[in-house]
Amino acid sequence: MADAAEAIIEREGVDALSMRRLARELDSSTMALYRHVRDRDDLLVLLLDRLAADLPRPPRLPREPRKRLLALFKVLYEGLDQSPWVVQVLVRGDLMAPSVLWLIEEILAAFVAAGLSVEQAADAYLTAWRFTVGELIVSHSTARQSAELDRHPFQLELLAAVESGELPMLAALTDYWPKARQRKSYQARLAKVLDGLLTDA
Amino acid sequence: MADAAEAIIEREGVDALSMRRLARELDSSTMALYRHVRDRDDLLVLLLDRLAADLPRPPRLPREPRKRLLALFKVLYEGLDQSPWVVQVLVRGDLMAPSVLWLIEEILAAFVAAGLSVEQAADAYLTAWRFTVGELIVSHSTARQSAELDRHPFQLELLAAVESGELPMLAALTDYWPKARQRKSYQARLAKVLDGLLTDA
DNA sequence: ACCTGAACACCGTTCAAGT
DNA sequence: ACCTGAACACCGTTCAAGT
Repeated sequence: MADAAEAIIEREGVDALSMRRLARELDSSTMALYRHVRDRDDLLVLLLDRLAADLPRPPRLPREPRKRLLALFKVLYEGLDQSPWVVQVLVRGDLMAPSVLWLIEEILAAFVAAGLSVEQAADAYLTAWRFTVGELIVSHSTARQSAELDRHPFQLELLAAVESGELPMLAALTDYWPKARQRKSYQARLAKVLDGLLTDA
Repeated sequence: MADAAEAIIEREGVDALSMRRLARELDSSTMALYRHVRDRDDLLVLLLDRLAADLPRPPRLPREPRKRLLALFKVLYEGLDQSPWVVQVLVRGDLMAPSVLWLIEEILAAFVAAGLSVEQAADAYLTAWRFTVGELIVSHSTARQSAELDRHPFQLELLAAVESGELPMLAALTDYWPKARQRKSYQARLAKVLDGLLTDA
């Protein structure tokens, strides 16, 4: 079941995955699916878990805590970034499957190795995770917008039309802005966030 | 129209807002709505713009750049946090309405006042904004989960069941974890992020 | 125990037809 | 020009009935 569901999503996006459609694909009745999942949301969470289970465990990691954290979050970000639909699922529930516990453990340990207390490490993890979620959300929504170019390149129009009088900063950034938001520099931005989190360690 | 739409959302959530439903509420035909908006997504973006327009412009702000940034992001976060549905809309498009330009301008100016170049300020804004989006997403999804308590307190169960053998950090945090994720400390976490962003200023 | 089909109560959007 | 209603092609989920 999950394989078929994944195939539909991969080909046509999350919105195309419906109980009826999935059942058709499987030549089963729609209601038979409800033996395996509570409802559609449950199905989506199941798929997220599978994706999380496939996150590659890097064979060896940098020993230096900061570099180690960068590498670990890279696994998380890149694994989730590949499948645009995760974003829609993340909105309705946290990522917390048995299969990612090792990663969280590693991240916490690295924060502690960097000098934080266990509680500080937990807070730091939450902060960096939330930042990562934001990155995923925003990068996918801008990707989606460039895809449907007929619709709203509105935002960039808006910024381009800014008068330098009242909004000098935005006016100065008219050229830089589109570049900055397109650029995929999760890694670089995360580094800055980590700087803050490790500051008074 | 927008008022009626907002009322529906406020009372029954975004999912309850449909074109047909809104038309019924307005005693108009469903299709008449399509004179005002391109489609349902367009309607949602329109509502987000209105909410953004209502963000209060604080009469006076701290002069010190770091404190100023905290105050400005507070406006943003709290304004958006009040209406749980914004999250679903943010996923399908950035927040970039004419009515928030003043805020972005102020934030950029504050970063520059803190010693960043204009381009660095743009990057810093993007980082802090993405972090803020992540905070909004995660805090609402955990709120939603506590609401439907019958479903998945799964995640906490999962963590509580952790064996101290393989996952010592997670085991040590069993008690702290639920507290940490419930606690609404956007402000404190943002402060850490800003530390990182302002570091080599 | 497990599965089914019909039914309920909805959707967004197109488009020809009316005023 | 503006609005309408019917129609198309869907949804998730309940529940009584079948094997």
